[in-house]
Amino acid sequence: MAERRKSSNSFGIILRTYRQGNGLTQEQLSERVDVVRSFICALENGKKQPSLDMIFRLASALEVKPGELVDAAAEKSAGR
Amino acid sequence: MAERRKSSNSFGIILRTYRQGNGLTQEQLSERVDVVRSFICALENGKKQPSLDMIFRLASALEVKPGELVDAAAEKSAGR
DNA sequence: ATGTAGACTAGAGTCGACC
DNA sequence: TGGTCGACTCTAGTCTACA
Repeated sequence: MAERRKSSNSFGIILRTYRQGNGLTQEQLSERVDVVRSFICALENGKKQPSLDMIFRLASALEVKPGELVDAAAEKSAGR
Repeated sequence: MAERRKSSNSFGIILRTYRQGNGLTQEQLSERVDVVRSFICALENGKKQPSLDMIFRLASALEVKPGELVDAAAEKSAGR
């Protein structure tokens, strides 16, 4: 261990960007996605990583294709 | 509830398709992705769902963009 | 409106074995 | 080669509450 998961949070940044782009608060998003608000917060701040299911629900709530979220996160972490 | 896992496995089908498209066995893929083979098997058969991290690693091993895997799975489950 | 934290349950992912 | 099983660990995701 000691290997702290850096996991370079890129998804969280993307998530926040899209959420704000939709003019939603964390609470509003959490209702649409049907998760607790504190979890959205944890995702955005890179404390947790989403599962596939969560990605689908988030994308749906943000009205984008799930692949768009994923690729945006991938490209961001790629240093792009 | 009684609503046991439906999770309609679409990702697993996509994964298998892409893996075979690359002419890889489950074992070869598991080595590239650095997971145990039994887990690849579980993913393909819808026993488990992948995390975001896993999606990235699988996409990388299959030489496609992660969003491609995700969207392919999403469209399949959409019944489209 | 957001961040964090503790305590909890479900499921991701490991490892090895057997069919 | 691929599928499954059991027992294990770690973390996604819940809920509540406080700054």
